[in-house]
Amino acid sequence: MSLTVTIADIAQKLHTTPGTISRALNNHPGISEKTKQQVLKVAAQMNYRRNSIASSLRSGQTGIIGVIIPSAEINFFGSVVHGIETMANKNGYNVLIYQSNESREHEQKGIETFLNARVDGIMISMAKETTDYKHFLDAKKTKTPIVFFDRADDQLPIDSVTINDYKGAFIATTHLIEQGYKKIAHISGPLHMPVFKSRVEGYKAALKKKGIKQDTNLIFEGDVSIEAGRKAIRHFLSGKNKPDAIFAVEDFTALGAIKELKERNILIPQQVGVIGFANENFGEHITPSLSTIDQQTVTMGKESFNLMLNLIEKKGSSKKTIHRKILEPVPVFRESSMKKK
Amino acid sequence: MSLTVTIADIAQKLHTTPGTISRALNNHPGISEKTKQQVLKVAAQMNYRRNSIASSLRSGQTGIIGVIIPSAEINFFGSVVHGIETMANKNGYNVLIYQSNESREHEQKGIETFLNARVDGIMISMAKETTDYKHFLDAKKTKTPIVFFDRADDQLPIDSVTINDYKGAFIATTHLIEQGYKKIAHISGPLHMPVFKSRVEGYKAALKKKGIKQDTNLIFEGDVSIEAGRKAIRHFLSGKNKPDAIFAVEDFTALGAIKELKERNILIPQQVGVIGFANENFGEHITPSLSTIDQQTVTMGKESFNLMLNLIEKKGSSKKTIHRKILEPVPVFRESSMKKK
DNA sequence: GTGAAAGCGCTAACAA
DNA sequence: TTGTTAGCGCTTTCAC
Repeated sequence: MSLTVTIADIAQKLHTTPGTISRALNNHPGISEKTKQQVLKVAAQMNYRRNSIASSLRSGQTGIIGVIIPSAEINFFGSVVHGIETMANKNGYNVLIYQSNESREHEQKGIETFLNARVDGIMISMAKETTDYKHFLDAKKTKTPIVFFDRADDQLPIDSVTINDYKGAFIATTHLIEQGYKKIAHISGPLHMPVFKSRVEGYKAALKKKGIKQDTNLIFEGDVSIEAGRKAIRHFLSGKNKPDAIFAVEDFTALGAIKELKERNILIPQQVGVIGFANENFGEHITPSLSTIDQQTVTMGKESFNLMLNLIEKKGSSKKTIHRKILEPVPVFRESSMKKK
Repeated sequence: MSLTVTIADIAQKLHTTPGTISRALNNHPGISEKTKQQVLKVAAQMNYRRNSIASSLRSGQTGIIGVIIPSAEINFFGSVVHGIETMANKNGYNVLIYQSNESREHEQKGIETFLNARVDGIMISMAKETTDYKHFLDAKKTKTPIVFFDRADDQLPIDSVTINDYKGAFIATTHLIEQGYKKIAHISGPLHMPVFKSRVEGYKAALKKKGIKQDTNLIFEGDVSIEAGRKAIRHFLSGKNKPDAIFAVEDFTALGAIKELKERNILIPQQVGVIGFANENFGEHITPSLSTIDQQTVTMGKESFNLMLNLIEKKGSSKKTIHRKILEPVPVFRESSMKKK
């Protein structure tokens, strides 16, 4: 006796054919209500479980959207995936997640896995390590719909949803200036990534607009980590021109900066103001609570899935417009940057 | 012209047959090095991509391990998955993640998705909402290997890796007592979950051992959240017997307690000591830093994958021993519970 | 409304 | 070492 029940087994039991069973199970038009109910009942009785592998092979569709994120340990991505899942489930898709662990190699492996599994679409947020885009372009050649979110690159001919990083950085920097800080430093991320590059530019633009001279010694390129924040502070404090405020490229970096400052008994926000980017969960729980820029994670997830759905529906058509949705950054000012009360 | 290249296409080009191509591509014994190299070359040239759906349908194996976690927004689970992935990749498996969002319904959906996709094994950490186990038992009937991690239940005839929650709670409570606290309260989780039940028991046992009378008013059943921690504090402070120390069932609950205490200007650890459980990332960054019990996440991931591998290899054999690996909790004492210096 | 039959792309048992 | 053939479980076109 075989372990798994197939539609053939059900057909046999009901003295009919696999075709009929398939139709009944899939709600096809042109099947009598009576047979349908009967099939459904027997299927349940026999503990039938559709083999979606066989089904996919035949139909060419899997109903699965593959999502590649750098790390499940960063709340930000978990939250975006949440948004994706909400929309996906509403539209009858299942979401599977693959972690790249910020490595270009794993990222490629994830893409291969998903392509080989013939998922209906792939959504990606780039790994930090990724500097060339061959694997993305190869994937695109398969005509599998692809959408980037958050960490994308306009150079790629691929749809994306990001937030306006330039504007977010501009807002953050302007806020620090308006709080009365004079010497604003920036701890950046790897500048080969467009996300982080836009943030430096927003920072510079804000300084310029407010007539503050830019000092290249006040820009430190880190790797987006707690340790990078610490290193940057040590670097700044050893220089001649010491900053009185820090705009960090994201919250973990800001956290590192805060820790290093606290260990040196430098008061935040009285002596040095700090603002981050991303609105990670921990920000509101640390002391002082962290000012930051919120990236509308759930909206980002939903919007990017919408783009995906469009691509899936338009698949095969010759429309080639690239869609780039850009969300507005939302400032979240907390204690760490509030010099004025 | 078809979009996807199949082994038949390669065979045609090389004037040979699909069988040969398959053998070459899969490193089968008994194929000449020459043809193999040739096939590999042409396959690359033609941009061939194995259809793992077809391959799985035929071979009955997918090379995929499905992992169901309550939430990707809790670092703890991300970290365990990390451990799982490390071992899985080493053994040629790919890991896909499904979030249950703490809902029994989603959990079941995840299991169905994975079963229908015919994954080679499923690893689960139970959702908070789950109170009946029918979906687990149904899954087990399919003979698909299943392993639980962290949130498991000994009542289930299914392999698991957990930590010794009883002992962890015992250590935490004893630590508070030894720090000089006299009235130790416990904020528990939903008591239908064995994990949390064991922790209450460990708490009670520690009190008993130290000759401290247990007060049921000092046990508050929460739902494992920041808000639960806050509620518990409000509850305790409104009672007659006010605690001078809190053992929280996990770190988010402890965080809620700390926030509520701080808002009332109650000093931690001087007036009230606090210890959590899980060693979430944020714990070392808050003020005061949070004492907690580490659950050896990465080891947990690795060990649970090892159990999975055993099950996969023994599949079909009649061995029916249930393996339950229990890891040792590791105390991490930080500021929040250190009354004595 | 249902049956018959072909085939999705691959693997594996059996021949040669 | 390679070719031949059957079939994994399902969907779908074409008959009736």
